[in-house]
Amino acid sequence: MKDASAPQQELPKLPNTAWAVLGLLSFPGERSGYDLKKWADSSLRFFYWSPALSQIYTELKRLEQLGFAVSRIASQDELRNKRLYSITDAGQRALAAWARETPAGPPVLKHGVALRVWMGHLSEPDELRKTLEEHRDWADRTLAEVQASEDTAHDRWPFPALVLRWSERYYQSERDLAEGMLADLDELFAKGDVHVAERPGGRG
Amino acid sequence: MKDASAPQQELPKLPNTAWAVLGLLSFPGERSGYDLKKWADSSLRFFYWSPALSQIYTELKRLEQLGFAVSRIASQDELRNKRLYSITDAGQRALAAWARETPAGPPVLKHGVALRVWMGHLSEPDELRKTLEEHRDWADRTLAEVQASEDTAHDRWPFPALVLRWSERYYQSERDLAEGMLADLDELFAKGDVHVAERPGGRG
DNA sequence: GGGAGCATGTAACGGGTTACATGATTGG
DNA sequence: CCAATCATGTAACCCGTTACATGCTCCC
Repeated sequence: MKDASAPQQELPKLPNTAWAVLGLLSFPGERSGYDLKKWADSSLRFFYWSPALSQIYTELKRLEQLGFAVSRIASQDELRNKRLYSITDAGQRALAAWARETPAGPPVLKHGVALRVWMGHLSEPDELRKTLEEHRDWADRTLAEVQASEDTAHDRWPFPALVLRWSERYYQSERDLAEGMLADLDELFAKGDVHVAERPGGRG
Repeated sequence: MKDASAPQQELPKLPNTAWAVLGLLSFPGERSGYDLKKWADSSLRFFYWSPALSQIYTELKRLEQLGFAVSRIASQDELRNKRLYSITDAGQRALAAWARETPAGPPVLKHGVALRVWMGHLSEPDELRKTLEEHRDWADRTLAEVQASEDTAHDRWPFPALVLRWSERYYQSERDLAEGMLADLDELFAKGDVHVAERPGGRG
């Protein structure tokens, strides 16, 4: 016989993006795909990433097919149809089950700048320093963007606000780390014992 | 007429992985695909990521076809063929040109733990705390792995060593950030004003 | 007039993963 | 004897991107 107290079973295997999109929808209100993209750009992208618009639309459709979301058309005219999505109870339950049952796993980092320094023997010292300085400046700018984001309306929900605070510290740290690497680089160059394997174009 | 002082033009559009693999090869010595995987696991993975073995083999073949690498078979017997790769001059030049001409771009971060906290309203406080504590412990373990890696032979090249030092600080920071988020979470819960949108299974 | 923002969608492509296939050697 | 490590490779699959297609409204 079936046990009524153990109902939730169907956790379809979906890409993380699908759950992230459903997560955006899990906050009160109706949103269009376009809205979600803007929100992702001003929030998710700082610690996760912002999916392409085309993928958001794709996921939204899939979510609706699964019964995790519903949409209605809110259009003044027929040509310009704006579709607003909202989460369903089933969607809310599935998302909660996913959060409960799927371990978050370690963060994925692809740090192109670090990779460049790792292969530092391929670049000229000045080039390397420039790359790092630009990265430090990028971290500064991103930090400013995070702070700007904290002032916007939808990021005042307690948990998103908390993660934005975390992001602030993260980019501050990213900046400091860049400075640290810069200092280490200078030290390395000062010692003069760096073997530049193959200077591009240079023969001797 | 052709200008002999501007020879390097053919920078084929390759995925970053290809350049990363070529980068591994740009250090003196011959290596098998298997060797490269081990090295990536103990080094690259801390700040970039470690491609699957199958992909390393694929890239290695592509690199050889392009003339950026050469291989020779070093086998005792016929069944067990071990193929050792090394970089060519053309490969060295192409890699240097790539490093010179392709901007590194911002780092890519996909922080699943932060995403979970962002959707904190879907989880019970204890679950959330547990996720964060595990993440902090993971950062500790990874830090220890970085330190262990610093003792191994191939990571004594100056630039790789420098990046490992950077990684050390990075994971130290990751740990601190986790602690900070934990503290913020506790504060949030203490205030008691957290609206848990839909507690799984809970109706009231 | 034109560019930016709003708004939705399809199609092609490929990067990278997991699963599978194979088999030797070494050490507990 | 079995697990782990060494060692290479193919095939299926799909996630996610870019490019493309369309057309509105608002503002300079």
